[in-house]
Amino acid sequence: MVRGSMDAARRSRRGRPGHDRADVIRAGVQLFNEQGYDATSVSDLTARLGVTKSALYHHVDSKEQILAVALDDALGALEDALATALAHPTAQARLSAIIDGAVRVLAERQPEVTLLLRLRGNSALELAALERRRRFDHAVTELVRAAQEQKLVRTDLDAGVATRLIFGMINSVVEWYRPEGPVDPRSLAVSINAVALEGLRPR
Amino acid sequence: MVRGSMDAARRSRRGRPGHDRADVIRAGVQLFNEQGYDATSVSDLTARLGVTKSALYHHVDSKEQILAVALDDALGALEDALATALAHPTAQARLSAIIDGAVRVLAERQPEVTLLLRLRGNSALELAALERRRRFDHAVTELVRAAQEQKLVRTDLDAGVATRLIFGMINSVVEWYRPEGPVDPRSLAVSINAVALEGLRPR
DNA sequence: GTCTATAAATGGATAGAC
DNA sequence: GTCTATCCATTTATAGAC
Repeated sequence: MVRGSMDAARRSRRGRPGHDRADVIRAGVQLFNEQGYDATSVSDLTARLGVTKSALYHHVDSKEQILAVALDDALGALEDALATALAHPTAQARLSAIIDGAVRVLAERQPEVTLLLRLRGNSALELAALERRRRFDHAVTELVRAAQEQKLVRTDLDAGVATRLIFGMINSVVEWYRPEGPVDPRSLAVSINAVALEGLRPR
Repeated sequence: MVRGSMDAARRSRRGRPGHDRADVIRAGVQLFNEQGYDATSVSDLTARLGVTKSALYHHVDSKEQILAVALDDALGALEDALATALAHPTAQARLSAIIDGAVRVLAERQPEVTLLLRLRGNSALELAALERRRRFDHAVTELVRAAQEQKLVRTDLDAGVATRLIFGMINSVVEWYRPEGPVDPRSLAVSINAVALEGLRPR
């Protein structure tokens, strides 16, 4: 077990929390999402964890490293979902699969993906992540374009615009979806696929 | 003319830029959108305007005041669009009108609305703006619910989820729409209305 | 309307002890 | 793995001259 490697006895010992790197990154990502990366100071993070700055810097090299780990996690998951979708035999199946896969990734890795979607490109790290995301977006646009050519998607719309609208809908999920809430990820994926392809009006 | 009140002769005078309050707010909003509010320092803003901090503080009370003016602008425009939509006679017309109106506001007041959509609630000001936005969202959800009751909108979906999905699509416009670009606001509103109600699949 | 100079606080990060 | 103490850059904002 690589993450959360501390055993139960150690974790429950009174007095010293005894955090590990995974704890720090988890708490950091959560706080970055609540307040925004730039609005979150290292002091905010140490206050939440109940440790000093020195303790925190024992586990991570920098505030930015926490962001880097989270972004790599999110991008890796999205790229995996794309690879899975591309393995399907038809354009129709590939399109449905990437919508489904993206919704699942957003629901399952919500904190990390949320950070990715809010990037502004304020550092070399952020710019590199945005470039990697752009490559993902382009690949999805090609899926939509292929579906259009087979008349599976309306052609009165630019493929780029169509993709942005679908993913606008999908990505908005990170802003309101709660894992403990009444909507489960599977039925959410079904709903989004239905609304994206068939619209809100009853057929 | 309330905004940009300086006359041409004054504005073109060499040496001193001679900014007014509207200039400062415009530049601030633009910079907040490029880098994020928290990532933008007052020095960043003075650098862009080519003035010192003291000159800037002559025009505005604080960095936060710039945000306050922009948020009030965005919320006011959205509330106006809602009032206009509510004046329509049928549930169908009201639903189409609010989608149309929201897209138009997003396109026409993109910078201000973008700031609104990215708020995290990090201050009393931000919390108040989020609360005002929440009231707008609730009113729109009621429009969708009414349309559902008349079977104008599919009923296999919660009204709240449906609203979030439509507005996820609409709101994503601020992330990619460019006024100078190939897509004009009117055709964008038509496209979004079509995709939201009828979906991507050709009928 | 803009400047220089500066205050007062907070930012990210480190040294070295336990 | 965590602590106290500290460094130094940067932050928002102000005083007072021109």
